[in-house]
Amino acid sequence: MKSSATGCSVEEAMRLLGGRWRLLLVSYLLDGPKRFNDLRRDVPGISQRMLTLDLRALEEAGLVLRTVFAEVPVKVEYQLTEDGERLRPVVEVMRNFGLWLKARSALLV
Amino acid sequence: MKSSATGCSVEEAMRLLGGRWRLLLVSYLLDGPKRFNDLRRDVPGISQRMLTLDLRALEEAGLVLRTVFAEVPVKVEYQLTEDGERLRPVVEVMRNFGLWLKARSALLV
DNA sequence: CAGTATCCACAATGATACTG
DNA sequence: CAGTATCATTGTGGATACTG
Repeated sequence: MKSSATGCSVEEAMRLLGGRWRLLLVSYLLDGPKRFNDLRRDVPGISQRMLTLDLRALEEAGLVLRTVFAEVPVKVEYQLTEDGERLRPVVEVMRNFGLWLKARSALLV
Repeated sequence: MKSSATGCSVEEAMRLLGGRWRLLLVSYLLDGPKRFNDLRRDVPGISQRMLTLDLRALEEAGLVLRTVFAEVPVKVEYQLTEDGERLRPVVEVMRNFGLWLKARSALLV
């Protein structure tokens, strides 16, 4: 995304979390540490490429910690940092709104 | 955006609100009805085109009401619907997270 | 005033194949 | 297992000009 024009905090937050998958990934990480392929299973439809890119972005933002275990085959774990835990209310409010959206559209069908 | 792959409510919500401007527009509409050019002023950097497109999307989702006043020159007001008011907690939690983000990055500079 | 229309740039995402 | 590399496609946003 482009850089922020207004400097508004809502805009800043959406720049970081606005993509299609990021908040969704975070929502699964709220349950605890996950491996790369765990997340692939949790989020069917995401490509390996996007999973990597978005995890890296969250890592760079200090919200996710990536741990590599020197085993064979290699094992990599992703977990929220203490900072990343701050996203819990964001995910919850977004989930609630999404649930309401779905419930509403179910009424219209 | 593509249609939802997981059907997850977080994903559904982000599909509707995920763009660069939508939640930002909603945050201004939380203050009360606004005219087209009011919103242009509130959100410097948005193009007329995107303002129109995003307002239409929010209108179609039933979150925003568009009212045209038959005056000369014509006056159009946008306001949140009762459903749109449900976004208040979403905006607030996102704003808080954005504020925290900015505060944190200020520490690092 | 509040838009449309047209054209364009680039960011985001995806598909597929390959690898330490 | 957990990625990279490459290429293609779509989506998002912008510039400019025009209009009822």
